[in-house]
Amino acid sequence: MAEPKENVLMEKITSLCKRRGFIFQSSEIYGGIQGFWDYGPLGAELKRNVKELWWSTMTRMRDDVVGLEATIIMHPAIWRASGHVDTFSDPMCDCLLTKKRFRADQIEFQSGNAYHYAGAKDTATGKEVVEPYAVLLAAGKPPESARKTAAQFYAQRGLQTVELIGETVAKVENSQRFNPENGSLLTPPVPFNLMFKTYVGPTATEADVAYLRPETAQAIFAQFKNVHETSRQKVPFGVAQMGKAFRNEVTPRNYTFRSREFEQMEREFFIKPDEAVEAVTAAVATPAAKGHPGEPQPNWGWQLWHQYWVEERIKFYEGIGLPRTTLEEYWQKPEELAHYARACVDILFKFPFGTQELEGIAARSDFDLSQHERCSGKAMGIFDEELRTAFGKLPPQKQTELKDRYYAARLKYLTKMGVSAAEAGAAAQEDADGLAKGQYIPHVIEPSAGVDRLILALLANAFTEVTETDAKGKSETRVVLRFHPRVAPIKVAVLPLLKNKPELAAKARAIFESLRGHMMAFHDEAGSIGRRYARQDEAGTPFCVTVDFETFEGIKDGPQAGVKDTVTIRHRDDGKQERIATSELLPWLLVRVK
RNA sequence: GCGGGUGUAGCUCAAUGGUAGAGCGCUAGUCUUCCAAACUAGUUACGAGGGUUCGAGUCCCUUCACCCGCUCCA
Repeated sequence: MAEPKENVLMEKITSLCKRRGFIFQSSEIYGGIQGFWDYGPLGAELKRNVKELWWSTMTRMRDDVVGLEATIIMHPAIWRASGHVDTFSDPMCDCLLTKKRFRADQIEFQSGNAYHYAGAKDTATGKEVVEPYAVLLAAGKPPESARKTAAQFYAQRGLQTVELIGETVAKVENSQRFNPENGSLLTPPVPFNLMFKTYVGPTATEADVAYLRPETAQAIFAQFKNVHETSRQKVPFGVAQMGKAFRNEVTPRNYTFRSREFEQMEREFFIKPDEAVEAVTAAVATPAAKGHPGEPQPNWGWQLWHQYWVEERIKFYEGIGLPRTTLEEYWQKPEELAHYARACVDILFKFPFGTQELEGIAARSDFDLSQHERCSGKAMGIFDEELRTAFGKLPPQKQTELKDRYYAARLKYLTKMGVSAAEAGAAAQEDADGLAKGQYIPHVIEPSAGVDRLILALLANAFTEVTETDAKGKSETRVVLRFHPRVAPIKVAVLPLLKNKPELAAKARAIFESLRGHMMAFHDEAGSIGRRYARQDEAGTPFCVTVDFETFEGIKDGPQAGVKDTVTIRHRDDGKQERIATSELLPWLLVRVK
C-alpha cells in the first residue's frame, strides 16, 4: 500500500514533469480527459531514446529478429481469434448495500434461503419506496438478520422507520447473485469490454464494427507467414513491433502508469516445439541454473529460451539505468497462468506507489498461431528440412514417442478450444504425422513491455533531491534527474560562461552547432552559470560544456598550462569538472551517450 | 462505475460574501571569471457551467479532472 510519504514523492515527480515539460495532461485546456497523457519537449526526447534503444537492442543488433509496423485497426476477426472479444470483457456487479464492486465470474457460489422484498414503507411519514431487494441467508439462520439488512437498504433510500413490504422466501442453490460478505443482492452483471470500438466505412452499422488494437502482438501472428517468407529467417527467430495500443480501462490510475492510450514494445520470438528440438538434437537441454544461460544453442527448448529472454530483458533495463535492486522478478504460479501459457515472468519495478509490472515475458506455446490457423483457415505451420531429415533417421520407437507427445499436446489444445472429440483426434493425428515430415506450428516466447510505464520508472528512478547550504547559510533543495546518459533527453548543454563577452558567446554557439547533428544538444546563455547548471540538472542533462576565458587564453595551471581551445565538462551527478580539447569533445560525448 | 478527498499564476501557498496577493519560476535588460547572485521592468490564475445574492474564489447544484480505496493490466 502506498504510504503518504510515497504519495508526496509521486506528487513531486508529477509536478516536476509538468514544470519541465516531460508530461502534460491531454486536452488540458478543456479540462483534461481521463486516462490520456501527452509528452512535452523533454518527455518526447526521453521516450524516443527509450524506443530507439529497445528497437536497436531487440532487432538491429540481432541476427535473429526483424521488425514490423502494422496498423492499429485490423480485421475484427483477429480479436475473436485472439480471445480479446470474449475474454477481454469483465462483467462486474456492485453490492446494492455497500457499493463494493465484484468481478461477476469470481464471486463464490452460495446456497441458502433468499428473502425477497418488493419495497418498504416509512411508518412515520407514510413514504413508500418500491424497489425490489433480496438478502441471502445460509440455511438455519434466523430471518431477523435478513430483515435487518433489508431495513438498512431501504433506510439508505430515505426511510426513517422501515416497514418491509412483500416478504417472500425462496431456496437458492449455487448462486453468484449475492454478496458473500453480507448476503445483499448485487446489481445485475454489467459487461465491460476493454477494447475501443469504432466503425470502418461510412455506414456505422454492427457489420462495420472494428476495434483499436488492445495490444500490438496479434499483428505479428497475423503477419507471421509474410514475415517468415520475406525475411529469409528460419525458426528460431523473432518479430518485433512498437506502437500504440488502446484499452478502455475501467479506472486509469497512478499517473501515466495505466493509460487508455499507451505504447507497447512487443516481440514474438518463434521457436521449435520441444519435440522437434529433440528430434534434431537428440535431447532438449534443461536449465542448469538460475541466471543467464549464455548464447542460444540448437538444443534449447522453450524453457531455456524463456529463461534467456528474461535475463536479456533484465540486462536491457540495467543498461538504461534501472539497477537490478529496483527490479523484481515474479514467476507466475501455475494457477495464475492463462490456460495456454507454460510460464510467465513479470519484471516489476519498485514505483513510489508500489511494486508494479514493467514487462511480462510469457511462454505462450503454439496457441496464438494455432488460433489464427483455425480461425482464418490459413496454414500457419512451417516446413523444416532439417527436422524432416533428422526425424527420418530416428529409431522407430523414438519416432513413435515424439509423435505421441506432439499428438497429446495438439489434442489438448484442440479439445480446450471446444473442437469435438472426433475432429480433434483426427486433426491432432494429422499434426503428429506432419511433425514427422518436418512440419510444425512454431511456439512463441513473448516479451511485452509498456513504454509509458518504463518512462515513469526512469523518471522515478532518476528523481533525486539535493539539499545544499550556501556560504550565507541559506539552504536550498533542488532536483536532479539522474538519467543514464543513454536515455537523457538532452545529452549535452553548451554554455558560455558569460553572456556579454562576444567571443565566449560565439564560440559556445559554434560548438553547439557542431554537436547538434549528432545528439540532442542544448544551448543556453541566459542567467548565471550556476542557474544554468541547475536548470540542466533538473532536465537530467548528464554533461554541461562551458566555454570560459581559458578556452582563449590557454589553461592557467597544471601540467597542461598554456594549452588553448579547451572547454570544461561538468558532470551532473557530482558537479566535478574536467577540461578537454574542443576537437575531442564529440568523440568523448559519443562513447558516453550511445 | 461506486465511496472518500482535492481543484486560486508554470510551481508552492494566501485572501471575514465586498479592489484576487506573495515567494519561486519564466521573459527582457543592466551587471556578473563556474554551481538557482543582485537590480530594474514585464508575464500569468479562481477547472467548467448554472443558481442564490446589490455583490460569489468563498454558499448551493451540475459537470470535468486529479489523488486514495474497490477493480484491472503493458
